[in-house]
Amino acid sequence: VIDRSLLEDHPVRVAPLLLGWHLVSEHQGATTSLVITEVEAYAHDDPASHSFRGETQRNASMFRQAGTLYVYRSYGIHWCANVVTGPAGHGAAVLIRGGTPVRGRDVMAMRRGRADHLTDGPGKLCRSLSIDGSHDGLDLVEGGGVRLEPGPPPAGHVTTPRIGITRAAELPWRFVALGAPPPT
DNA sequence: GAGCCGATATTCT
DNA sequence: GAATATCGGCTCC
Repeated sequence: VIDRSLLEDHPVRVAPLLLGWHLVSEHQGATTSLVITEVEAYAHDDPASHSFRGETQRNASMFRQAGTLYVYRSYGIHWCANVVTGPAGHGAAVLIRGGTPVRGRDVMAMRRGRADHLTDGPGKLCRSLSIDGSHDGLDLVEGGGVRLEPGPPPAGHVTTPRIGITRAAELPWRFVALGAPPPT
């Protein structure tokens, strides 16, 4: 469904392209999905990227082919999901930071233990979609338990510095869709 | 809503 | 031992 070559470009160009696409999860018979509204690019030569110092056990999937899902543990507690970009061996990815719930909102609320703030943060959306370390390395294009589907682009987007980083903090590599509903 | 803080796995110094 | 691509609970407003 998705042309993988779209993802083989530099993450700064792929990131805004992903706005409006759907991230779909099928887990234990329940389908949950969101429209991607907020992303950040992490390049291979980017001091803020996990891949900057080379391949490790944690970031190995970041060096696989474009369209691979890279899931890492953040602050020892949360899971965060990335779409690998660029040619295999490159080590670049786009972090999915936020979205709008589409399918399975009730399931998301059950998993989160609350009815609001389901997908407005990288750790929260992984919890809502039941994405964890067991999904690291799967292919989002072929479609396993988690897949990407194309969707109409937003009317526009804004670029800002990335959130929560200290190195290369000045780069405007965060992309937020216009018209996204408020994060309640 | 803003500000502080604790939880805690993995990497880095 | 310190830092980290976060979040929720708590205290204040």
